[in-house]
Amino acid sequence: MELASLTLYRYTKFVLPVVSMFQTHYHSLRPTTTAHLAQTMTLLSLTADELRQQIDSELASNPALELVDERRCPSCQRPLPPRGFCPVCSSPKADAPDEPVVFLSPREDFYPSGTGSASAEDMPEDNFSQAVEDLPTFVMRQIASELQPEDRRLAAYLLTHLNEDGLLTVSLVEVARFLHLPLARVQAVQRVIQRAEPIGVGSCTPQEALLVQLEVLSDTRPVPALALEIVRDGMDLLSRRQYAELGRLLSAGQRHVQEAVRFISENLNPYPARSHWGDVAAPAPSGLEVYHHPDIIISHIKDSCSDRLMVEIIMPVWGMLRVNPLFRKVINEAGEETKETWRADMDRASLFVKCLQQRNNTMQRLMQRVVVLQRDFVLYGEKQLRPVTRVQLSKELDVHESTISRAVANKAVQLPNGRIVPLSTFFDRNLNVRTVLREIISGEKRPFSDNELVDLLAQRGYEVARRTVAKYRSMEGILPAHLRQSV
DNA sequence: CTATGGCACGGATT
DNA sequence: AATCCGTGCCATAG
Repeated sequence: MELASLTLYRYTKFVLPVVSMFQTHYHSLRPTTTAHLAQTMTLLSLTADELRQQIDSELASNPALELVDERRCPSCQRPLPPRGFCPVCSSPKADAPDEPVVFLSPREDFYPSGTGSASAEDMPEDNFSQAVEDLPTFVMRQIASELQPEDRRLAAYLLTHLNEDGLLTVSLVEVARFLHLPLARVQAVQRVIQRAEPIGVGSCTPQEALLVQLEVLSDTRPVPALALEIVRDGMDLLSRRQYAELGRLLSAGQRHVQEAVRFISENLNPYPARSHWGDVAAPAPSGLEVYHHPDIIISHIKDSCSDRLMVEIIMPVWGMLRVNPLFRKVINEAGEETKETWRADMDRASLFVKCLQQRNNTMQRLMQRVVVLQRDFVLYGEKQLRPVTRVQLSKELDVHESTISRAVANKAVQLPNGRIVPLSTFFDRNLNVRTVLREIISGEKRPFSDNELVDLLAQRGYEVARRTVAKYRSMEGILPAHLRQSV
């Protein structure tokens, strides 16, 4: 299957460490407490994607481990609904109206499952997977019906070569040559892809993505003609925010340029796959700061007028893992030889289950506390972020600080507004100051120098040095005052 | 002379 | 122990 190559790519990334870890584990037959601790730590630091790999290899390599198609509430043992939380244990507690409901949410569609039926049609049609399925699948599902069957292969090929921003990593010419198809056909399919949500996905460059978005947008509402010209002819000036230059190039007045730029940054997105829009000048350090799948989803409880939050910790499997009870029975009937290895398998299985539970427990407690502390941030945005350190939290939860660090690292959270941010954002000590800084600058009448910005920030209660303002500015990709135009 | 970025130091965080 | 962060000092550009 075409999508399998994407999967394969991800697998290769983790296969090595996983394998070597198992070998070390195999030799320490007796699971001491340190082994327990070590594996819990390892599991804790894994993202949902990686956890899936880990579980898959455990299941494959250990016959004593079994995945049952049934879920029970860990605290009251009642059966759980296929998706969702325990209605008894997790229901709103009267004494804590602000506390979120935290629970594990299973996901079977994380990857196209083993046998590889990855076609878009048999993805389950529910709202949950809408929000969390990966980008290629999401796009494929929209366009499958518009394409000739023989073009779907081509589309799938293109979709597996998107980067984190939703742009193509291969040139159309290469694709045509590789698949032995006429270039025109590749272009036609690309055109279909670009028109799917997120609009502009599958373009080769940010510029192309913007052009497509402009075109689509112009069907439904008027688009400033100047915006089109800016994107088409003045892209590099635009990304450097050299608006004066732009005006000269297109012989247009400053006012019109401002207007068009404003339109562009409000309505277009040069990186279609990014969940946040605007901010044309973001230098896009092409890092790992953009995630496809969140590991945690925070949302409002649906159909509820209360403002309680729901926190889902993604478990990339259905059902639950346990030691196969049959295995226990048969073990005594086995010969001396096999008995030994089976015993080892069983120990490993129960250790794994225990570690997994502990991991999930820690994640739940962590998120519970974090969402309470950063409730305003979750609901009202970055300005409301409170400076919280991991150390502080580790004391509250009574775990070692490194536990928190591992749990926080490399995880992505989807906020109620749809944005996906790293979990470490919740521990960002100066994001709120940077947000205020951004606000001041975007609302400025005349470019403020860094020194003036120091005063303005101080007025709002943020005491920082001049040098620090400069740092924040560059972090936000904002040019120095003399290169900035008033907006 | 002013505004800003590079470098490096010390303290906090991980 | 390693890394991150805020800051001061200094060189450079305009």
